[in-house]
Amino acid sequence: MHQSATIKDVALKAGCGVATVSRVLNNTGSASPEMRIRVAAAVKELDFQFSEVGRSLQSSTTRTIGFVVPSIANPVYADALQGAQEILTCSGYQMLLICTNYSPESELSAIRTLISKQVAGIVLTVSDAERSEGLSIIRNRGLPHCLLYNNAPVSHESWSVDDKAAAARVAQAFSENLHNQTGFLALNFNKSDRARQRYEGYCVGCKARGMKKPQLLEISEDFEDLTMKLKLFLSENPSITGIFASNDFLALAIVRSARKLALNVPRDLSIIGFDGIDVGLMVEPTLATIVTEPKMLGAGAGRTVLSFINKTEVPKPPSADQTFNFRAGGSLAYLGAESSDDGKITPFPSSFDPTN
Amino acid sequence: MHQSATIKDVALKAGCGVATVSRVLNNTGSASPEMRIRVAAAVKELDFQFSEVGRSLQSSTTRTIGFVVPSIANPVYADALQGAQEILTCSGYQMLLICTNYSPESELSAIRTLISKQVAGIVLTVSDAERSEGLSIIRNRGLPHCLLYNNAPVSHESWSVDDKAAAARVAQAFSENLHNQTGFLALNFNKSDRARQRYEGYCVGCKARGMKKPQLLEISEDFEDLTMKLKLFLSENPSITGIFASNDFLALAIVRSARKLALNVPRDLSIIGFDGIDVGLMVEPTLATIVTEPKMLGAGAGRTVLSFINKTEVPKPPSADQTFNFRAGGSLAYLGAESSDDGKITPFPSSFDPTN
DNA sequence: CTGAAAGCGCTAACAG
DNA sequence: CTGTTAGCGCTTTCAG
Repeated sequence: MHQSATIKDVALKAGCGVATVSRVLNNTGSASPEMRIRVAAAVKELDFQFSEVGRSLQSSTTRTIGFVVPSIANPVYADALQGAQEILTCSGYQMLLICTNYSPESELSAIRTLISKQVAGIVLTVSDAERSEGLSIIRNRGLPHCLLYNNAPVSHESWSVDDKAAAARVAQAFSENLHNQTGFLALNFNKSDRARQRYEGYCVGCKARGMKKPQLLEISEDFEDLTMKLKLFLSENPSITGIFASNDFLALAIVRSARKLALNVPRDLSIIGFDGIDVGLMVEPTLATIVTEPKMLGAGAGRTVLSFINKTEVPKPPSADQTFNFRAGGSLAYLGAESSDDGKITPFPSSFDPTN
Repeated sequence: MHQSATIKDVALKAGCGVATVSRVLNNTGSASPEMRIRVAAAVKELDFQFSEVGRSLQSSTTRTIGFVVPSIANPVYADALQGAQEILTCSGYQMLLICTNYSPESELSAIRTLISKQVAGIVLTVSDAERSEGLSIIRNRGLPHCLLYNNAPVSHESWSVDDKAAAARVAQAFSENLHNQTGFLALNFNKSDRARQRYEGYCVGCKARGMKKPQLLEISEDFEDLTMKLKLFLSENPSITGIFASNDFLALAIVRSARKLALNVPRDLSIIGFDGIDVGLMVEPTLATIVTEPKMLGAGAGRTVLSFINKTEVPKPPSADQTFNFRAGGSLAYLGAESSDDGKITPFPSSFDPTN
């Protein structure tokens, strides 16, 4: 129930000035062995610890890195944060975390809050990197920062998946399996430039391979009526044979919806996801998807910010084509075989299992 | 690239004292309308924001709540944090997050760090609530705090699953399906009192129902050789018909291992998990498990700490038997039918789907 | 209604 | 080698 001891208390108990205590404890400047002992004793007796607040005020910096992500319930961000966390901990930094819940408005206030708390740097995922007001504030202040899962505009560091290229790779996969007309499923399309970039890259990829322009199937906040939406969507676009979902959760959800509509995945409808979460390997059929490495990206973004702070060499993010991998899976069917077949033929071994 | 404006700058520009600026901006004490206007103008012009560090030093508190959890990659904690996050945000608090990576040693240093940063309160999951040194420090300081996923010793608030009762419920489920000899699978058994409590409750439950004492199958850090371990385990305990995994990830992993050993789940081996993560419903067969509500628990713990801080009424955690639910699933077989049967009979509708 | 000044815990000159 | 002191940004008496 007692208040924390301050440096003054220590000085008093050790019978010296506060400067001496500071010098001894920080190992800055010299002190007699005897003094050191007395200070150490006083510290032990009082269970003294520096107040980081006092320190921060004086040094006008904190050992805290701010993080702004849409949601921590999404394993992609959770894993990225875990990766960053490990890096920070090693360097003695802590993580101040704010979630925006995919609301662009709260982005700005989150950033303002972090700035007022004097974070030493910021790692952030924004809704629209091109015109994020928060991002310009950060840049104007010269605050060390790094984007995460945003393809960076000039003069911003970023650790991210090359969404366009990855989406084009999905188009390639569909094309190689002779799909011609496909759909693109997105949640909160307008609130995520990831989704928009994936759509854009996918359209380009489809065009390049002579496929039809993909139809957009957009759903809102909750998955509520996904099954109904899918039904409507397929009846409006009867020639669709596959759907590219902009993340694995959506992909799994759409698989379930397809089942409810008595559609066989992949025979009646092929699905490809994005992210590569582990679960995709546990479901049946396994999910064809783009595999990314959230933990590595989070760690990279963390290291980048730290390197800005410490003025050490800035780590290089992986080159664009190294940020993702296509993983084959049972949810993607090859349309070359006759439909009298069981429809489960895939051009890749669906038993492929990287975790083993 | 410019430094933040301070209250002094504002006072200077507004042509008044700093006290006036403080009074106007905080709406504490009176000020003439004209003064208010001048201050407002200066604030806008300078894009002024209070430094929380200065404020914290003076008020010796922060609008920050510290969180200590084992890992953020585990969706149980990620969801709990998401729940807490939403509560904090509403009240204008931020989350300072530290992960211990299941290392009891880093628990203490995490808590020390949070204290030195003057957090207003702490939500934490510790390795052993009965003898956590960090926890006693927190209590001695009278720091507002709440345990999460730890069954609380006296004089600590806690939002947690009643692990013992839930584990006993699992014993009941096995018993009702005529299983007699089962195993208990745990990861890092010695580092988690959750796992230990579940084991204890499970043993009690089994005994109460006349089942044999469950055998312990313990694995280390990585899942590496789970399949080998399982093989050995089953050959040493040939009469085992079911395994209770102390969390759903382990349950899914053990299902896969069983498959690799050419065992049919649930016919040759039934599995029950713990946590109730969504994925359990997406796999085939669906996972029988204990369903918990991580988000609710996290939000509750957050609300509890806030209520301590604000000296408002402390929210009551759900009563012990309300903290979990058993969910039937295809991974649990009824052993009453002849083995000539397909073995897929379950006493509960496995199509049960709470998300729908 | 307003401003000057003290002080929160700490570090860094600067004297001694 | 050591102590005194100013000052980081803010709030809060206390006078005026």
